Amino acid sequence: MNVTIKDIAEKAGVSYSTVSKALNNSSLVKADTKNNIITIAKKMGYKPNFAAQQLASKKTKVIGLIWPTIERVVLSTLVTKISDEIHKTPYTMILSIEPIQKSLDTFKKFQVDGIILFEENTSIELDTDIPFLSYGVDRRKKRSYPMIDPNHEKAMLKAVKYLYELGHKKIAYIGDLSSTDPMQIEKYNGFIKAINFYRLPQDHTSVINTHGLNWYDGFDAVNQLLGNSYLPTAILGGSYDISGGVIRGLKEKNIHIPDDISIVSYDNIPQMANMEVPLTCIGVPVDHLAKEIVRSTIQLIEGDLQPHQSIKMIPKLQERMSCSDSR
Amino acid sequence: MNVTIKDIAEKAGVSYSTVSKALNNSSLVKADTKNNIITIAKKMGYKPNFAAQQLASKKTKVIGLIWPTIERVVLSTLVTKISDEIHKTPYTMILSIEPIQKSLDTFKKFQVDGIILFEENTSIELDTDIPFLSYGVDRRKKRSYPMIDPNHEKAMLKAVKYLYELGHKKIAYIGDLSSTDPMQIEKYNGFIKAINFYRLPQDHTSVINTHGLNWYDGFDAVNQLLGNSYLPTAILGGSYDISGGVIRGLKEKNIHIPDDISIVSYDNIPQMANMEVPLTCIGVPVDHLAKEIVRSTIQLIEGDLQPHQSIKMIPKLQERMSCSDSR
DNA sequence: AAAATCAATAACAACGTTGTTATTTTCTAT
DNA sequence: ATAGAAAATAACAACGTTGTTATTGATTTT
Repeated sequence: MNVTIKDIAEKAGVSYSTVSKALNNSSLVKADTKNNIITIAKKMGYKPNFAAQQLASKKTKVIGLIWPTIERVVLSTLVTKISDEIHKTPYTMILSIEPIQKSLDTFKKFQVDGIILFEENTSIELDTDIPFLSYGVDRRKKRSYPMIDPNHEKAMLKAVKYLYELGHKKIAYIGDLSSTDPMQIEKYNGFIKAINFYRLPQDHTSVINTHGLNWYDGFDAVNQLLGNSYLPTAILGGSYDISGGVIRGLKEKNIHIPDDISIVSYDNIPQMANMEVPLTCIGVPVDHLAKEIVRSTIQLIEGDLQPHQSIKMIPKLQERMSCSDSR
Repeated sequence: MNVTIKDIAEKAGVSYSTVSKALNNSSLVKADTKNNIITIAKKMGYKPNFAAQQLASKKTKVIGLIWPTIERVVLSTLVTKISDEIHKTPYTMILSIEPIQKSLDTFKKFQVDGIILFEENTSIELDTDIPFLSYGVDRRKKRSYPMIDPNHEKAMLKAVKYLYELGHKKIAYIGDLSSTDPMQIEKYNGFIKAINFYRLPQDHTSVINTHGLNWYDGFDAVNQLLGNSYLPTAILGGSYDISGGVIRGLKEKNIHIPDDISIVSYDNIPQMANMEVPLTCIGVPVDHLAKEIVRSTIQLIEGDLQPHQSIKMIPKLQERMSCSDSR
């Protein structure tokens, strides 16, 4: 049987309520006794009974993360970072990979204090009174929950600006336009807006639809791109994996980066530095994203964040060696 | 506030202990009253308080899955299937992606009834009295926990047998030999054993080390393979992703499957059917694997499985259109 | 030196279940 | 009809905490 506060109380010669207070560092108990109790507790290997705490306090210090589409890997780096980040706080994270409604049931059962939702397609209204926060594209409908938005539009603007200022006029976008995933749509829209903003000639702007976010989708896209009558001087890749395929495809055709063509990729993750060609990339650094998501969730739980508040993150361009001056 | 059994008791005009029994379908309460109570409970939207149940019964009906390396995607299909499978039972699954020791702490806190461990490298002794089961290569050291082993050796034997009987004598293995992952090592060992078993000439047997399990590792491997003085008539791909890269690499070189070369891939997952060339594959079907893992875990929890018992699964060859007769 | 104040600790009632024991009701056999 | 057994229900003590209220003992105030 496990050690309980009553066992500690006996050993310390105090009442168990005093032990409870001592272990919760209450100011109601004298420093001496407090230390004594804590020492004894440690010595006895005391581990609080979570169920009992939960029953008495109605709090769990647990955050649930709903990630219904685990097989879509793009987000695994972010999820891992969020997990790390949460475990720096007094909170614990549990992950559910079931469909949203089922995940919700699970988390209701566990009485988690807060929920992070990786919303893929629908912007459902979650039927729950557990505070929750969503990561995704803020479509600014009337919402009753906060969102963290990686601000794809701004990202694309910065990327195009960067290329534009290097003198590039013929820029291609390679990304997935076929999906209903708001993130992908938003990237594309952002690209088009940026092209217009910098008054780049439409007929020199090509867009390749990869119909997917995988490595080989990017690879295939290169062939399509080369089928066109002219070559762009720069490519904007829609995701880490797509860009990976693209650089491999270019290598296959003996097109050299950055001498023959420049490339910027969406997704600001450290892995970008370890690619065959370390890629200049754009996007909110994944660490920032994770930190902000966790910070906001905890704020939300603790009542310091308005539920309708929504945060657009600031994308950063991380320069590497994949772009050259085109003038 | 939530509905409790006391609320139901009041409404039904019985004592709350009767309600508890009724809701647990005890034979100690008359069918009439039972039905009445259940109806009322439903009407009132009763949801049992998990913490209270846990505190009183010491059981959670929760299974924890430890998957420390989420970013290695090979297993995500299996994890998803396991989740589905568990949710067909009265159990719930939660997933932890932290390092093993931290995951264990979390699961101890939650008092899960059982743990499934996706062991990657080390075969650690988990310091816990929670029953747990491991998925991986059974090295048959003295173990105190059961293992589910996908039996790579047998799989490779079956794959080579299949190719051998089609008349293939020159078979190449393309897989990751650089990692310390026992699964990869076991695949390679199995391949070599099979080659010896069928007395295939060593000097016609090539092995390409991909140094990784990704799509592009397989792609690269094709170039290496073609660098060799001769071409094999059949390839055994070490994983889904590797094989994906291989078939793309072959296509690039205008080598046709199955006319010019045959290919069998490890990993028996449904996705194999949707590849550019639907691949004949070998391995324990992922559904079987998931079912068995869940079945065994629950058996273990409920005391019907000996802790040292270990299960070698039966790999199946799934024939598709990627191999041709070579005689 | 008695009264009032304060600090420290103890006592105890929650929290919402389960499971055991005690009591009441209903049925059976005479 | 009535004792005795069986079935149905009620009562109540756990489970291990937290948080509120009560008690004690020491310190200050008058």
